[in-house]
Amino acid sequence: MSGHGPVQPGLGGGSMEVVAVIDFETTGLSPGQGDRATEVAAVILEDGRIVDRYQSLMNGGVRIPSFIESLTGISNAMIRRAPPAAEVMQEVADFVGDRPLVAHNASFDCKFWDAELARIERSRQQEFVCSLLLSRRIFPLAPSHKLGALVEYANLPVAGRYHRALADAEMAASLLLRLEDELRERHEVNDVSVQLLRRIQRVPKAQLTRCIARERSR
DNA sequence: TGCCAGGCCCTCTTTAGGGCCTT
Repeated sequence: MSGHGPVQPGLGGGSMEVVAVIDFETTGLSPGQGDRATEVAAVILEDGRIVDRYQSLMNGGVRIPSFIESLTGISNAMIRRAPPAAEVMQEVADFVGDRPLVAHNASFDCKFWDAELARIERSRQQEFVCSLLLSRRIFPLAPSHKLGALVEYANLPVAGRYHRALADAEMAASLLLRLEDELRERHEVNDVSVQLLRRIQRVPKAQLTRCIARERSR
């Protein structure tokens, strides 16, 4: 299945430049070990709202291990009927365009994004923002920084079944909006830009307050 | 035969080890 859905009300209170929040389901953890994407989703965040969405299963011709079938609910039979991975990656890359990308544990999604794009002889132009790294800094007291645990901790809506691409992308989008709200309210940062988020996710935890203070004095 | 990711982050650290997080 692929397609664009209706506009939904957002959760955030402010605005940032437009970003695309993405999520992959895959056959395993490493494209370098032969793992392939089985599903991808992207949602466009604009003015604190999800304004567009893309989701598709994708057939990379690799068998899904049974424990991952159980984890995601995506079966080998579903993938056999899915469009080719190359076709889906062309669509999703066109869908997100050159917008900055956001993912929960972005190092994982970035690996698969780059590997699947390389197979269709395309390359990523934009940077990733990582909601996991941001959460570790902005919600240091959360008992866990798994996406599901953060959704519960921040009292965010559960968008659907965990470990399905669109639900996870929507929940990561909600989480990003909540993190932006925290920066505005708790640290009195008026302009939460992608550039600021990338600085925060890289700064050592102990220097977060100093980093934000510098940002506010700009 | 046996093994198989990798970046981040903390601490009993930095000449290292191990947990977290993604599927």
